[in-house]
Amino acid sequence: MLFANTILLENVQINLENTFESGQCFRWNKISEHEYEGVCFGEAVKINCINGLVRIKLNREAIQADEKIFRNYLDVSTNYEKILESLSAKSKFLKKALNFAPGIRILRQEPWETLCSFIISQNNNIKRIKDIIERLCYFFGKRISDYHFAFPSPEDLSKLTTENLELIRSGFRAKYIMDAARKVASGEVCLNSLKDMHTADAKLKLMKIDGVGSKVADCTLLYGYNRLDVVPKDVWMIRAMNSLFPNIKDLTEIFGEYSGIAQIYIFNYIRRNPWDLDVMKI
DNA sequence: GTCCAGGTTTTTA
DNA sequence: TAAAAACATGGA
Repeated sequence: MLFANTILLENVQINLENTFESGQCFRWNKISEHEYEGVCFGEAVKINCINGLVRIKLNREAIQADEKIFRNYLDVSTNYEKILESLSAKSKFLKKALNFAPGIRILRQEPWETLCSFIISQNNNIKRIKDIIERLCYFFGKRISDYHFAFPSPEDLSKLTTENLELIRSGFRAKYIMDAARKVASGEVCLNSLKDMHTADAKLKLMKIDGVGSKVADCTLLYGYNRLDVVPKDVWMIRAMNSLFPNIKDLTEIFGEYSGIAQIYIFNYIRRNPWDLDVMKI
């Protein structure tokens, strides 16, 4: 549904705060009680949601195609109510995590931005990840407004040197960003073609990039390619697995094809209630 | 000054 | 093969 510069999406089961603060994305910022501001698809966007009614405001007249883009971004056609019901039936802890922070959806983010963001995320904290990404956009992305900058394309970045990237203070990750930009821009790692590949093959391809290991590849697949069965194993998930499911090797043994969704609820809960792990330890 | 952060690579035993 | 150490930066 369209209204001037606003796109309306009705009956979307989403909690914007829980979704945007879940650690899957880095460019959304809260500007008021129910409203977030960010940059995606190269445009400045404001979004709010009250009682399942999502309003997406652009800096220009919205057209029909925009609605499709944002329906896809929020993945509104996936029935989270049904999935979450089935996941929480399989684990009491998941039910608890869902109750603690409901309405998290896995966004369908742009693959390059996702890959690049999670390369930056390694051995780093979320605040600094966000800061580095903003500097990357500020210095090397297209200017959209006084305050907004698009995420730079791999082609743009591939023309730079590691030294040029010192401006963003990403530390040892700069060489990894450059390797990713070069390999993606040259087509050596064709992000578009990953869409048609089996998850395991796509993961191997991503790991051809220097600085992309198992975890960064998994984040890219889950958040950039909507492979909902993929479970990124970061320090928090490893701690959680050891406490909650000590005799399980892989979350898919419990949660199956939607394990990635289970993962983000568990990750979010543990990160915000770290003391719970000590309580649960025997 | 020390430790740690949504890891990965390199070095060492 | 497995376990340490190194890697930049900034906040606690």
